[in-house]
Amino acid sequence: MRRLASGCLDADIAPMATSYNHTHSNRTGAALVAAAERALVGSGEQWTAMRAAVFSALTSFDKPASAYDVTDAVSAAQGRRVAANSVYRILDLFVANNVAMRVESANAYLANAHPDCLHDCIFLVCDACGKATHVDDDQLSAHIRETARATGFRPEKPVIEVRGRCAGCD
Amino acid sequence: MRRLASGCLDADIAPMATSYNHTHSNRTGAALVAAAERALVGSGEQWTAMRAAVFSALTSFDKPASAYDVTDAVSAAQGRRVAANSVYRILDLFVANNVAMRVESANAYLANAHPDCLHDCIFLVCDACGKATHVDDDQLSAHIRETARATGFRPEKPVIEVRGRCAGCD
DNA sequence: CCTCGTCATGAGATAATATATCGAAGTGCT
DNA sequence: AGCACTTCGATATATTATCTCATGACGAGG
Repeated sequence: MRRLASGCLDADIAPMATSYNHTHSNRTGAALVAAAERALVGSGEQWTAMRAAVFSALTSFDKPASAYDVTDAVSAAQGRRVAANSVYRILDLFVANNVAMRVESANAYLANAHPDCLHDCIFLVCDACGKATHVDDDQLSAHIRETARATGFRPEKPVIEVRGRCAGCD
Repeated sequence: MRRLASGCLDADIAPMATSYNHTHSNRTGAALVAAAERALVGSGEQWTAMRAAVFSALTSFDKPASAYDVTDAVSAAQGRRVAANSVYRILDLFVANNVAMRVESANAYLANAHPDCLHDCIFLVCDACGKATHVDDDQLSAHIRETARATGFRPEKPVIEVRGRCAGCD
């Protein structure tokens, strides 16, 4: 079982961190794919053509994409119809390895630009445009885990999402 | 638009409140139904036989129930097949009026024992037995809303759920 | 080289969750 | 009763997710 990262070091990009929060400069394109590949291979998983295609499709969206959106995108890119269940399998694998994240309240997936960096992440999901921004606040998530433990519950995976309106749609 | 309740007063049952958290004594059966009816009627909605049946079915589960679980329960109780879309409509109405709550990460619904009492609620969802416990922590939810606002986001409805193991299943 | 085991994917079906449309029936009001 | 409005049913369909079994790719060990 992997542990929560206490800090968030990034070999190639300097993070802007405060004591509780931080944001990352965004990786794009090739660097992002390379990071994902490293993360999967580092966990003993294969980086196959299909997985690369799914990840690449995922990064092509500017908002959380449903598994079927991804399926369509991969199908288009490959010039053949790929099976939804294959895409689901791969998305599940990505989520398990922190290469992608699932937005529960939207039944949708996002590529994770920082697979090496483990957080209980917070999504701000705009009900107007559908975009989601990803925020980390380790103090907040620690508080949530603590609140859960206080009732005798053993927290495994907090789901913290805020529905509302983003700055652009407000 | 209704506002968050600052306190949580309860005419017939004394709440056990701390400064930030509180739990409620549980209403059961008739008192619970009566509270739900009062809440809906108070919002100018009708309390029909069908709505009573759906609410009653909802309270018959000891864990969050899917819309189809509820449909089956209502169908059994009525001795006829009720349509899923009717149940969805009513569940949506209940959620909109705080008479029921939806657990997003489980695609399931729970009766709310305290419709008069508005919180950003937190669910601790057990991955083993499926039961969910409902916790309120107004300080925590205020923090989440504040974190969202700090990025220019206008929070409408936080979704705070923790997946893990409950005390009994740990 | 061959065979076996393992893993990844495909094919197809099906399950589970959710919504759309439209008409009939019920309810409240005058 | 007549009207406006809401609720519900019937039916279809859309969307999201999983199951099962077959096939193919690939390395380990003979």
